[in-house]
Amino acid sequence: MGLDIADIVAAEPRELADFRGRAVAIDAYNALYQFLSSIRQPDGTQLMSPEGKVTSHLAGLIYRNSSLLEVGVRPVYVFDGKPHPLKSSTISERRSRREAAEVEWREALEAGDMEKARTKAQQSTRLTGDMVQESADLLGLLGIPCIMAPGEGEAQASHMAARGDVWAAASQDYDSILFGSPRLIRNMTLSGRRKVPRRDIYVTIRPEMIEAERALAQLGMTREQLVDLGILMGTDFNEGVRGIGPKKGMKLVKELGDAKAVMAAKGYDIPSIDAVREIFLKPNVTDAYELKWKSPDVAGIVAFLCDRRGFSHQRIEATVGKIAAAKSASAQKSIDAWF
DNA sequence: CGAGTGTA
DNA sequence: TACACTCGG
Repeated sequence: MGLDIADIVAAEPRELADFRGRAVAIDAYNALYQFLSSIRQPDGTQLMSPEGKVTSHLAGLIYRNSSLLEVGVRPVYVFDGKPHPLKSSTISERRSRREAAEVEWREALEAGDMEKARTKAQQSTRLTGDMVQESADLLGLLGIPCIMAPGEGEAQASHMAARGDVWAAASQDYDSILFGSPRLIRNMTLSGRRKVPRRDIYVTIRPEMIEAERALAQLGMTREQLVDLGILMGTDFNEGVRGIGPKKGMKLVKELGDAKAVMAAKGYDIPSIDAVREIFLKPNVTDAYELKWKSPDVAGIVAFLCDRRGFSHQRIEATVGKIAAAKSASAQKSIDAWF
């Protein structure tokens, strides 16, 4: 999923506190998928309310945003709008992979292979319209602004960062750099050790930042050339050339100047190249949004999460209490009058 | 994923 | 205090 250029761009390690006072546009679908896929029991079952509704995304959102607000980060969530027609084959491929994974999940469970069951369960992760709606509802109760993008959420988040309305875009995918965000934050979470699946080792996950200008200078490429590299490697909107990865693709684009020259020289054919270039370089975005953070609606959060979804009163009250405490602390320190 | 707890 | 591990819904 998304462009994988981790091997060729350097990401700088950061701590969450480095982003204190910054507004950050978070790719909502990316975050929700991450919660839905990873907040699971060892056999792969998601957290659920007594009525059987999945709650993993809500658990992820409340705890993640509590730590963001506590350190003074101002999150904005940007949801995907209408997918581009060129994305349809990616979308149907993802659906069939999810369906296959769901079958393999059941099989692994029957075989008693819990490791495999969990992995397959994670690959079967689905994000429903209902989950999106209640995520937006919870963010509203937290006083966090939500924006509906006309097209790709990542494009809209990048546009807001490019305009300076937010300081950075946050996503696990690198596409924000292609969409023109000056900064990309990955792993926007408190640093912590996590067990790597299948292996008996732990790694420390910490936030990292990619600065577009620095990354492009380091690569010796323009943004247009990076978009062309993405197109050669394959994006959500085109298939890419077999055998072209970040290393070989970068070498060719730099030698020959752009993807069309590479295609001509090597006899590659990517019919949609002009349309895909336009998706990244002239993205479908809007300026019609308002960023306004409000105090959390404590009673509303408790009513929703505890009374309607079975969350523990004790946990939720403690979590929301931390947000309120951080709010008054930041007001005292005059970091910013953003509530 | 992130909070909380047990252990040294 | 530091970190491994379990539980949450």
